[in-house]
Amino acid sequence: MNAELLKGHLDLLLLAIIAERPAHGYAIIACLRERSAGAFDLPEGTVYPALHRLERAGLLQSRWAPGAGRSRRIYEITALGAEAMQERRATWGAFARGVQAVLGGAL
Amino acid sequence: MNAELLKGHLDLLLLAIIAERPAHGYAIIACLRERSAGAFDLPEGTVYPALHRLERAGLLQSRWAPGAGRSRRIYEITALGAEAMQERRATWGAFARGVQAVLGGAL
DNA sequence: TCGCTCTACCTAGTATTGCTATGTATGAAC
DNA sequence: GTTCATACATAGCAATACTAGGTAGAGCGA
Repeated sequence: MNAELLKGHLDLLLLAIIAERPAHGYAIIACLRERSAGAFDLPEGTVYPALHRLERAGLLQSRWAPGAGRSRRIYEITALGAEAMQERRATWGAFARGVQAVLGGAL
Repeated sequence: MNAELLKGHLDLLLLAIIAERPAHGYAIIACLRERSAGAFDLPEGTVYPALHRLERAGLLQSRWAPGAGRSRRIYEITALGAEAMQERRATWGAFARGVQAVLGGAL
């Protein structure tokens, strides 16, 4: 999967996963890989900065939790984040319909 | 429509439109706006550089044609471009399915 | 014990790419 | 003769995903 394709859409994916259930970064990466059947196999350098960005924006909040090995940072969605996710879902729908409309016309 | 969403997907849209029928930049912009029902109302500073990039990459070729007013630069797709378009269509499909799979799991 | 692997986190720097702003040019309309 | 629509172009900006590298704990096999 090309690098640029994801731009602007990553936030929605992260918000959607975390909205369903609070999770830590590594688990989110695994979840994305599994759900997309390998299509989204994102490097850590992509996901961690994005999570930090979303937290700074107030869409997520995090807490540290001790784990079996190293401590984990658990992210959960905020009220603001839930709102933003709904907006981004709608935007994704409009975007995908737009692309289909352009491609469909070119069949 | 947010700026970043389009990243990486613009090439496919341009290739698809030009593959259907050779066209000049301004007409492509109008076509995108119409087909997407206003969702893709792209500024010229987005489209022209993208067309130049695609031509440099050998996916498009252009010729100047005199028009009613100012001369137009007509782009058409190359064999390489047609191949690239098929690939990018498939990639778009995989991407869209991937997003749906992630979002669907979070319903 | 040493190295390897898996989990788990982090960040500096890079590259790509779409957008803003601005400029040029033609012709029609008012 | 100014404005508008058509039509092209580019320099600089901003956003963001990725590369590459680092830290750290725990288990496993030679």
